[in-house]
Amino acid sequence: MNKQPKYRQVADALRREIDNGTYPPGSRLPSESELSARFDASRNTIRNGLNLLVTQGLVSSSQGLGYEVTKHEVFELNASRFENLEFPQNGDAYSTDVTNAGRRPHQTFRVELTPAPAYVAERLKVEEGSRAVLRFCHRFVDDVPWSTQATHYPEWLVEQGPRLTEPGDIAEGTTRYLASLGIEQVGYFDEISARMPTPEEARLLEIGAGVPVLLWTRTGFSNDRPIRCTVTTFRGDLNRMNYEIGDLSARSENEPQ
Amino acid sequence: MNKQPKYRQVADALRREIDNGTYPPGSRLPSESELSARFDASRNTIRNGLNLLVTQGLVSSSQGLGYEVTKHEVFELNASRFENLEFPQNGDAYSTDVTNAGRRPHQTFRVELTPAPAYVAERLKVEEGSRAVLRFCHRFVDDVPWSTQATHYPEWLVEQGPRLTEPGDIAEGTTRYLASLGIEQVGYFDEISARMPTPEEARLLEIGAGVPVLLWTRTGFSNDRPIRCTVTTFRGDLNRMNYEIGDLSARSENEPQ
DNA sequence: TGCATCAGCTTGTACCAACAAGCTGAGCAA
DNA sequence: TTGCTCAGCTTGTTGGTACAAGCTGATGCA
Repeated sequence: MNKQPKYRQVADALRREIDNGTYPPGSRLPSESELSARFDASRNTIRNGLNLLVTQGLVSSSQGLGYEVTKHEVFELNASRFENLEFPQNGDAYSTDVTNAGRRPHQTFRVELTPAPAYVAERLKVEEGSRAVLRFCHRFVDDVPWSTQATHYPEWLVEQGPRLTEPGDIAEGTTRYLASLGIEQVGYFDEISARMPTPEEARLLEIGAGVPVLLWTRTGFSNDRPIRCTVTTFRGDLNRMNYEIGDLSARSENEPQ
Repeated sequence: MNKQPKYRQVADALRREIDNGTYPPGSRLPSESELSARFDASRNTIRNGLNLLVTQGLVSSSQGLGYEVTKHEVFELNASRFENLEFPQNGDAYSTDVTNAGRRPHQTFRVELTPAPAYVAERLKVEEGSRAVLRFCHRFVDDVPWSTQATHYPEWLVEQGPRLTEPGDIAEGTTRYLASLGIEQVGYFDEISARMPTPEEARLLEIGAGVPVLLWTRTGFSNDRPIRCTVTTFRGDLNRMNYEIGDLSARSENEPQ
């Protein structure tokens, strides 16, 4: 009958109770010692079971406090609207979206000249290790880390648009700035994948165990070649990316709210 | 100096050695007892460290065999090309893509009439729990589970397209079938998110610890209302979704291969 | 030769013990 | 009242032990 190992039974029982509302999001689970008594198992076995739930992102633990059922509030990102001249990118769409949602945006910004990593060089069609401008952005919503965004521009582009290396923000947006120089972004290629965060990503995004990152790579093209490559990392549990394709007039009709 | 707990030092050291090629993808790590000797730590501590790497998706373990460095082979999905009348969906694009990649596609298929889940009902603009046709697809590549796809059609649509409830495949594709009835899909709305798999998903996709799922929801619209909602789950480590937006003629120029 | 068995490796499960470290509220002191 | 300390809760870390269970290659029998 009871072929499942005990720590798995513990995890399954707790998961059911989380699902059926016995422990709603934000509430605390019983302590390890209480669970130990309830399931007649050692503390180690209980910890094994709880650890399963943690790595699945259902609960989080903190020393001294206990285990808490996680609650997410998903943030919507409209990826197909981001980039055109009406709505230039580079923080504008982000700040607007966040403010409209009644949240407070905040970002730190950094510019450097670095060798292009292989992944980026491939997409920009330049030599691996050749120089590129990196504009790096670390974004927060209500002071919670939200995403990191690293945009690389190939070196040949800098000769035409020297302001790309300026340390500050480009007020009108980089897309619009480049367009004013006759370099227009006429299309882009998006790649989306998911994986567990590297320690570096976990640090920047303050991600605990059991939360994957969404990786979004956007390569922008002018008429004749790639002009930038943006790699954005999001907390997977707090973000959802949206694409609108074709005629969606039926979607907004009678939309509640 | 050495503030990091020992099990973390073990994980970090092994991660570095994986990154720098000491243990390339597919190779085996030393056994727990060997590592125990090397790091002068108990087996429990070593297991704690290894468990970190497992939940981060860097290595996988199996009883009797040991720990193996994972290797992924990413599969590209062109999401913006999937759905139009030239390339109808429902397995066609999947089979074509997989065959073109020199792999062997295989899928199981199921049709049922069920109450629409809340998530789907919201998108189809029907009452939660009202009946809907579910066409469910479990897809494999070279006999490895690849994705599950659940498409819901609202009940009112079935009255116009009764073949939707047929248990078998619809040869010409559902999109084309519906178009032949005058119900044309003129646009769609995509939502993409990532999270850790539920036990059910882990079972269907044979996902081990440390691998997230990519969730792809596509809602298709006719001129006046939503006509279907497709939820696809992928192994996050084996798939990458692509979107092409705008003019990308520059992308394919001089493309190798 | 061919096949079954088993020793000896591996990880998995389960228990015990002890102390470190973080948090909270009670209670005392200024 | 305000602020500090500390007892007593929580989880985190590390050590130990024992046996179960899966895999592989060597051994030896038919």
